[in-house]
Amino acid sequence: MLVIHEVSKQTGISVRTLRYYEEIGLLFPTAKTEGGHRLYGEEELKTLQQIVFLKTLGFRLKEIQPLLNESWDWAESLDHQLAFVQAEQNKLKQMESAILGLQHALTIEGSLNESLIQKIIKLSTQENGKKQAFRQQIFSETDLKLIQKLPNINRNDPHSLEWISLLGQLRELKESYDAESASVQRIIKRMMEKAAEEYKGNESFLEKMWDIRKSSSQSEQLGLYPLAEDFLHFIDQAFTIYEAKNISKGDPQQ
Amino acid sequence: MLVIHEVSKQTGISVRTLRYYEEIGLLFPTAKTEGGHRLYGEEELKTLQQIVFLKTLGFRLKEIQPLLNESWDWAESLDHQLAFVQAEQNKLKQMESAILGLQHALTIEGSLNESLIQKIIKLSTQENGKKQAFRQQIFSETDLKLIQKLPNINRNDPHSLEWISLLGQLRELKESYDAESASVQRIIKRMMEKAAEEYKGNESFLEKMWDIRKSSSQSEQLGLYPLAEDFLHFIDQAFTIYEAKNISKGDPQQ
DNA sequence: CTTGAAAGTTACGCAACGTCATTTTGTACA
DNA sequence: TGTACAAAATGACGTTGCGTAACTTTCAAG
Repeated sequence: MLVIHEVSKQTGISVRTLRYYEEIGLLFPTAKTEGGHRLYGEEELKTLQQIVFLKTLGFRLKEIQPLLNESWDWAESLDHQLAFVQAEQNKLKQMESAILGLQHALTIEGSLNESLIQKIIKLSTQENGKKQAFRQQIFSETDLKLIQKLPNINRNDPHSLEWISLLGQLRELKESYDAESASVQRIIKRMMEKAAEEYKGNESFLEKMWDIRKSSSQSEQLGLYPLAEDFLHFIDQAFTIYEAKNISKGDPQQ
Repeated sequence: MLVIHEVSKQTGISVRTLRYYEEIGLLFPTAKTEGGHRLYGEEELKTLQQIVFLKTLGFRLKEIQPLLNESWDWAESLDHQLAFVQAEQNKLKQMESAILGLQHALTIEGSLNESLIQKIIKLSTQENGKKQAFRQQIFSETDLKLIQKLPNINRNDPHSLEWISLLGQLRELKESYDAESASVQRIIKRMMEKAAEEYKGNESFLEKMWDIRKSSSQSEQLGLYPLAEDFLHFIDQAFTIYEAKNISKGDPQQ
């Protein structure tokens, strides 16, 4: 027979919790002294372990109560609990990607003003149905697969991260440099290389995407992160300059 | 100016919630009528949207309060929240695998008695340190990789599932049939085929594992699901019979 | 001016304890 | 046997984000 403090030390369960479990009828002490001190036996310790274990499965105390009872439909409880836990995981995944989205938007924009938050809210509350319809209307099946691999502000994969950081750097440079400056052109070069690598053999898809990118209304329908008009213009300008130089260098005969 | 019911309809937020947000100082109505009825303007609707959005990121109301304030360290809040959300996901993943473990134990054993629960508790509360030490002591590096791919009661992959279901069927058959019966031998055959497929070229590893399996103390140290001694004996017997038949058939000259 | 709908204000309930504050009990030692 | 001190007991409030009564007051239409 152990006194409550001993049980607490052995199991790591707080004294308060043990008293609470008695209060809600989940675990009664084996006996009490005349003065009312609780005493716990071996059997109760086992039950306590079961309770703790079932809590690690995410069951609530009220659900644990019947489970302790011999002869209960464990199968159903477990199915139910599994479904619950998986649903919670999905919620958390959504939260995670939304947080990543905000963080990356912050990287791209440099600071977070109110209108940006409104933009993100709009993005995230957009119904999926509409996006789907728009996609299927504009793109071929092979294109649809490529869309899945586009860099996405809600993700954390290396490709997305690099695009995001490149955009962030461009936005910084735009403050002090022109589109033809060496710093800007270095970023553009990296972007071109990256695009060429990732979409080798799908150049037409790339062009189509860039056209959509430049139209903010179309971008919105696709659910792309909304870049400011002037920023897009800046990038387009820089691209044009880059290509002009590149053609004259790479193809000097013409 | 919208009256509270209108706001509720437009946003989906309950009237109670709007009043609660005022109560905790999160969102005040733009104005009130003489009689005390709340009136909300455009600005407040936007703020409300922000609140709702931030809730979808998993922030608590008290954390949202400062975020609504212009000029706040969003970056830190987001980092913190992301870490929190990821930690929660890990907890849920652990719950999920523990639940799967119980479900599969149920499949193998047919019913869940008290001692089984105790076994599972023991399994799940085993410290990882000890397992690691035991593994490294017994197995080579290449073996250690193979161990990761062993069927595991806490997982849900097709291989684990088939092994579990085969064991469950064997346990059922054991009630009414002998080790040499055709039904039992069919299961054993499937097990042999499966093992041969999955561990082709690693037969020595397979044998080592089966030896460990047959010793309940060693199995325990490795963290394998504890099968009853007599059940293991039954399986071993069935294996022996299978192999005897197989050798005489497959190699008739000897 | 009446009336019915909608708004308002308390206030309790939930989950699982943590954290005081205050009172008793148990036990070791003089 | 008295005392003192640790440990136990009880009671009650706090936490989070509302849902849900119960009861009263305001508003707008007729």
